[in-house]
Amino acid sequence: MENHPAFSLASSTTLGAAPSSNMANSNALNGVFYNSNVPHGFQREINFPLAPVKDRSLSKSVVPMENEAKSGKEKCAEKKPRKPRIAFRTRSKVDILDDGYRWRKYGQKAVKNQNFPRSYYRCTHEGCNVKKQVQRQSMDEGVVVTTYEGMHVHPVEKLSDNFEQILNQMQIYPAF
DNA sequence: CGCATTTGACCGGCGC
DNA sequence: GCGCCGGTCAAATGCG
Repeated sequence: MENHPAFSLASSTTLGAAPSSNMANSNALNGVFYNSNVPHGFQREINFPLAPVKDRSLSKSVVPMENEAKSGKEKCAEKKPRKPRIAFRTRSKVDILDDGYRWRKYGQKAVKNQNFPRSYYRCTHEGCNVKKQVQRQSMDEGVVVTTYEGMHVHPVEKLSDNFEQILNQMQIYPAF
């Protein structure tokens, strides 16, 4: 784990903050996902209609990207590798989806709109600041929404199944 | 003994 | 200016 030189560092380095507007988006997306319904009775389904390229300014200070993005005026042009967010819905009996990486749960919060709490996971690999959020649908206990943030900078420790392949693709998609 | 998980509190931003 | 919401961290506990 990273020591604590200053949580400000971790805060700004890892992730500025989660815009509330995104939350609303998530909700809407969730609705879309749900509307999609499940045509086939497959065990797992992956969807990632989320915008792959999001102009998210990751400056030392968190700025409301909503207004900036809308206005189209950006003053920061530093090295900010964007913050890709991949959300995909999976149909699983359990919340813990082992994708081959080691995750450490660092928090859990209950969402107001839902009756189920959301779990926050982080990759335990050193230097790998990949984060993952797992949330269960209140209407469908079998639907688990997983949101990945960042990209792994290390190989998979364990090869579970082809699911890993999909994850691998997911990494490449936002990477470009 | 070491590590992962758990729970509560705190922080920061945004909205009203 | 205050309140609310979501996110993160930190310390303690449990389990392997």
